Amino acid sequence: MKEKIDRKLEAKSIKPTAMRQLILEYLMESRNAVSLADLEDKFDYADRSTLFRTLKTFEKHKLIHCIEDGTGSQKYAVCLDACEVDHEDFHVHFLCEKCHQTYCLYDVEVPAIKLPSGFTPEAINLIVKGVCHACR
Amino acid sequence: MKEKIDRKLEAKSIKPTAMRQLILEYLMESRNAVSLADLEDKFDYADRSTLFRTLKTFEKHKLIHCIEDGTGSQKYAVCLDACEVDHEDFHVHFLCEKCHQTYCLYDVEVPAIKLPSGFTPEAINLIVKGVCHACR
DNA sequence: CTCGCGGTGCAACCCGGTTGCAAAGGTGAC
DNA sequence: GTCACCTTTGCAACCGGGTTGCACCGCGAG
Repeated sequence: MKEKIDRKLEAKSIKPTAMRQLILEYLMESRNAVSLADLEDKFDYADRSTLFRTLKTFEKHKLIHCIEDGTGSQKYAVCLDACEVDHEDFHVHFLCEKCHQTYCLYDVEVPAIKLPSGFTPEAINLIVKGVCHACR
Repeated sequence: MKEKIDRKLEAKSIKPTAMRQLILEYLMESRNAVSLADLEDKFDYADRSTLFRTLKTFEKHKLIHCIEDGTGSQKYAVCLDACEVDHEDFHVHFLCEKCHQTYCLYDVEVPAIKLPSGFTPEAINLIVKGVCHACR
């Protein structure tokens, strides 16, 4: 596990500090998207700005992607290994309205949308809200 | 115009105060979704909380609907007259990344999404980002 | 050993959203 | 008319998430 984490960091040319290893481990273990508040909760001894900047570093190096699920707080999830090339996360996200967890549904593709003329699409953000398997 | 505004307010049982008339007029005139900051900008003599509460009142009475376009700030647009019954705004929204305007594409319907088992959908939020006709 | 640089912690700030409370204004009862 | 009452409005403050400036620390290069 440790080696896997270091390998991932190294692959994206991120210096593997202790904090970064811990945060990446947590991100990889959690099956849902993680918010800054989640990290603060988990790593209460670490500073918020450190966690924040770590996330930003990971994001810049395309190790994780940011999800805007409409709750106002941004969440992050590790990118699939396959998504090295085109980073765009063209998958659907699911927000559970009970537990407020955000899931990456990697298998669900975003359908093509036909826009009125004049609108040039560049990205699509599709969030399905409802109840997840754990909450029903 | 004035009568139209009063009629709309009355139809939703909202007492027509001067502020509300002005705000509704502005909402109806603007072809894009409006943020609280937009209102503050336009009505600089009015208090932020008044604008905020007016929006909330309109929203509660289903005169306008709220749009989470992923920018973190919520925007509002008047509902179509037809949307009296089921208030859900099942249309696509377009966010221009240049002028940061949010458009309601009432004609573009949200396609059905097939979810993995266990996920029960209740609402769908679909935002297309790109460049609008005015910015190209 | 010393210098320099990147990472971390601390503190403060910003901004959008939200709320408590008091003043103002309109409306109905008398 | 006037008083009481309720709603709307304005003011101020708060909150939470995101963000930044700056100082400190540790480590590797020279």
